[in-house]
Amino acid sequence: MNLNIVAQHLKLSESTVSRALNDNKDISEDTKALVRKAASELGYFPNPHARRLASGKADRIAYIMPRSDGQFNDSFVVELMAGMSEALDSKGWDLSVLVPSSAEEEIQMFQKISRTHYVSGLIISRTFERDFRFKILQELKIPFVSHGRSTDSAAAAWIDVDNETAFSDMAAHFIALGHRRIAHIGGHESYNFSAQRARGWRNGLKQAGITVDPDLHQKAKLSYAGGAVAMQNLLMLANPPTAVCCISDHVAIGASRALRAHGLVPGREVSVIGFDGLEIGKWLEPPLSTMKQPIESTGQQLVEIIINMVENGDTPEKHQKLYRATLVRRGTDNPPVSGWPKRLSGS
Amino acid sequence: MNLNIVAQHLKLSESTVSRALNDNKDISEDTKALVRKAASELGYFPNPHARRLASGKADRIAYIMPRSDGQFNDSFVVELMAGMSEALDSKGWDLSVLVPSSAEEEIQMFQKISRTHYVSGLIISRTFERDFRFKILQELKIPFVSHGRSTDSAAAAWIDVDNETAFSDMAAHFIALGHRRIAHIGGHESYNFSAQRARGWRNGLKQAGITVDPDLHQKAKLSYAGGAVAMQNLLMLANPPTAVCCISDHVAIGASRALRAHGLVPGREVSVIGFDGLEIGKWLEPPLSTMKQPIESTGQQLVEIIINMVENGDTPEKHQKLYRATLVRRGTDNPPVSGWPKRLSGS
DNA sequence: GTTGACACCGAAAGCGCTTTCGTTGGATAT
DNA sequence: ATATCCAACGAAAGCGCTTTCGGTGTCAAC
Repeated sequence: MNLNIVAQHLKLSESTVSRALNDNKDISEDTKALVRKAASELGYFPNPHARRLASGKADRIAYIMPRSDGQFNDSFVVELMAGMSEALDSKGWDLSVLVPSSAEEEIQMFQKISRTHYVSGLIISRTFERDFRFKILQELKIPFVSHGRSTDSAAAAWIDVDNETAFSDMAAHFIALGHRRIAHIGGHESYNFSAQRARGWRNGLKQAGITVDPDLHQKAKLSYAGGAVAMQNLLMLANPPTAVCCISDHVAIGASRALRAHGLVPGREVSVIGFDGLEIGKWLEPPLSTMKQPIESTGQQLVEIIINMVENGDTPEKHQKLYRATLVRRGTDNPPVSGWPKRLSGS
Repeated sequence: MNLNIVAQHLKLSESTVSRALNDNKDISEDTKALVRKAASELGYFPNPHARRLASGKADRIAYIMPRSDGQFNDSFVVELMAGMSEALDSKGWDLSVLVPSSAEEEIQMFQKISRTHYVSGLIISRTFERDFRFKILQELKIPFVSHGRSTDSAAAAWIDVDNETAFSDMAAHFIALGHRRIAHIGGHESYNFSAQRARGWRNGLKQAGITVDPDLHQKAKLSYAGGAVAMQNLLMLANPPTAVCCISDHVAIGASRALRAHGLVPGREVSVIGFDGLEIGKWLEPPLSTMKQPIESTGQQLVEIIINMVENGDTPEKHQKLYRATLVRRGTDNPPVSGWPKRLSGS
């Protein structure tokens, strides 16, 4: 079942049938209708490999999926991909996933893509503060959009949350509740979002005239365990915090567990706010307060951007979008209580 | 940069170069080495579309990704895909993801694949008790492997956990601890694993001579909220359970929250065991007991199976593998306490 | 010397599309 | 009447590979 058969069946040339199915303007509406009818009756689907070989277009985007290292929020990835797939389907494109196991392998993948043109565009995520990929992809002239910025992303297309504002908002919220000793559990600042969130927290304090105590800035692994360790460190301080801005909900959950281990309750002696707006937070005891970023449509937007760049030649700079995260108050952000902090170290 | 260029550069024919790169036995080792060297120096990658068009092989497998509806365990999916990708990369194959938004769309995808051969094999998951997909894929002669069984999977390839044994083990464990009123929060039994787990629970009770009380079998949505509602129902019973076998960790977490809402503590008045072995369970208060299924290598195994079927013509029946889940005792499985159950309804 | 077997390589025909270029016929302008 | 233009379609040349078929040269066997 190929073009030739359909053409013979209609007593038309392959060219005409091809054009009719591609909605070419050289074909009259009448024959277009005829062709489409015949094609669907015969159950004809064009062979994508032939089509791609002939046209030189790939009609495929690839998503560089971050390795599942327990460091990150995985449900986020699934939601993202579902959104992408949906948007791509409607265009007849398809989605490949690439899971590089190292930076070298990732670069090799890029080179292969650049040479073979077997994908038309790329979506990357988990950007680093200084991210070599931006330069490489630009040099290789591969159209791409990034979920997250970088210092090198000025000339690139990206979608991102305003991490800095989110965390200065978070700090301001704690201050408004009456807190003064406000800690931050962040991640390694090679990740760009990590650096941004730390900066936001710092600025939030400064704007209220609070000098930032470097002891209150913990750099943790972005996992439950990392959060627990960091909170443990904070509690061992001579003067522990009364509130903690956590870089992620996962970290906040680990931190909460460390509080419990000391007989403290999240949101009572020590207030905690996470980041991501994970569903699980609602079901904890007490429910976890968090900053929610709108991710529902992010996947769709990413593919729409990349398609526009590929098909219409949009410049990357045209597509830079910053989202604002919103505070979701649940149970772990409250005013400070009396009788705390008391010295725990040595206990 | 294509075969022709490489051939000219080496003063060889395209045929020879092609064969050399494909490790064909008609080519001497000397020239193979020469060709490979030249290819890598020139930075040559074969055009996959041309290759696939000419050979008729797709060298690609597609994974039908379940829609992210909050019903299921998403981190599982990511881990699965990472495993798949790794195993595929080593073979030079690639991975497409398909996210059908309805059963009709899924069937259309199958038909398109069958017609165009643009993927060589399929991986499906989330099987239903009676799963129409098995018959369709067999009729369309699409090689596929399923993550999960079905009543229709006798002649298919699959990997699955032994759900039935897992849940009879779970029930037996509760019985050994001294429990007699043991409930089950399951899911809709159109899902095969759901039916199997309910059956396992029932058998576990029967084997100990306990008659199963239909009131103790709750059918919930597979979400936090579903678990909470189901537990609420159980607590309203005239004679509530002292232990609950939950179909998933998510459901168990929701159920735990419902207990808290009544001032009860999971693992004290009412013991709870979940299923999946989710990392988050460790960080709850108290840590959630669960049955862990080995998923680390499942993704890799799935692709190895499908590749064997595609390349070596293995029969599907040859690849059917049942895993056993293992109990992970954390904090929510304990002997029954005195003073419970007491009547809550009306409170 | 002839035959066969074998190792190694080349010519050429596709795979199923897209796309350039050309052709046809009819409508319109001159 | 001729020239011009446009709408609608066909012929044919690729896209970059794989693979069939055949050809050459060498070596052992009879």
